[in-house]
Amino acid sequence: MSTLGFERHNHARCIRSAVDAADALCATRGLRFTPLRRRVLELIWQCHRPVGAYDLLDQLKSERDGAAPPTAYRALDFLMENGLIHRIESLNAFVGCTHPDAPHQSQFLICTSCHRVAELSDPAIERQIDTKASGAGFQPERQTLEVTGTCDACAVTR
Amino acid sequence: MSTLGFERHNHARCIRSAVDAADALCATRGLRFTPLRRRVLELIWQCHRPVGAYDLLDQLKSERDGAAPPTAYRALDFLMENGLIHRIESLNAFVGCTHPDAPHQSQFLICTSCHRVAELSDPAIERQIDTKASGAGFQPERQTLEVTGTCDACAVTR
DNA sequence: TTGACATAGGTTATACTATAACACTATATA
DNA sequence: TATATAGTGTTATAGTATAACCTATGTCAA
Ligand SMILES: [Zn+2]
Ligand SMILES: [Zn+2]
Ligand SMILES: [Zn+2]
Ligand SMILES: [Zn+2]
Repeated sequence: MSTLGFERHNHARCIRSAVDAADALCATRGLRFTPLRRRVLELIWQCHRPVGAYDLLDQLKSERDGAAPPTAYRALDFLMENGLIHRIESLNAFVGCTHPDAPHQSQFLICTSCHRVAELSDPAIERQIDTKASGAGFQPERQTLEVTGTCDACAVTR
Repeated sequence: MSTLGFERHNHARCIRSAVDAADALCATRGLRFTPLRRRVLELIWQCHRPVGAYDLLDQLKSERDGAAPPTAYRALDFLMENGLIHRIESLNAFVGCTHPDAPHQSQFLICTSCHRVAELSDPAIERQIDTKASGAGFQPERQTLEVTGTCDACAVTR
């Protein structure tokens, strides 16, 4: 079995289901899932690697006139605020959320060899961190957990 | 009791003990704790808030001629490589390590109100994350855990 | 229907963060 | 002292993010 589980998967379906889920979610919440926001989400889902804002912007520039940094960042802000993507802090890059329906903290395994990223979402870890913080008199709001290392596919190849 | 424990503490002693510890550590490991590196560590310890590289650089510029970004970044790199400071990824800023002797992962509570930061270093959390990652076939190397929220001092004040 | 308001996006400029590359100096050690 | 290595000076540039102001579009009440 593979960590990140990217071998042999139908990635076109991957993208489509992410966008469909976003569509449904925005409809439910009364959010405007505009063509730009939809397109940015699609671009982020092109692969399971984090995408930099300026990589994204290069794509956008080739598709629409006058795309500039705010074009990308505003869409990214919208997608993040609504839990459709996550920001990988240690990489200054963005990745699609695999389960935007349920609220959860940011937990990632990041392979330093192939640069692919897997989202964890382990509620037990989330709770333990929360408990620890509260026990220290701190009111936790947001958790960011990023683990770098080697995914099993890359470990085998070595 | 206060989360971050910053009320009524002798901060001058705080700085001195951090620098002394670094001195000892470098001596033990045969590292060159140069005047620049020492000064940068002192500047980072001026407060318990993360310090940006360019804030640091502004200080350095006022103290030595020709200080430029590499002046700051090289010292920061040295201090990070040797566990004397940590980088707070979500803030692009740096903070002194409270126990550079023992190897450990990066775990922080970050108050969004007063911007002070407390280092956790909870081995149980470290282990749980490690176990989870390994269980997924991933070989973890580095963990970054950043929890934002409100420290108790700020919670009271509200 | 229309006007007032709010949201989204266009456009230009700028701020903030980090590294590349090469020259020169200090230190270690043989 | 000769040699190698590590540290720093210096200049330039790359990469990331936001401010500010304007225009277009959608929403909704009068
Ligand atoms: Zn997610
Ligand atoms: Zn990999
Ligand atoms: Zn530490
Ligand atoms: Zn606080």
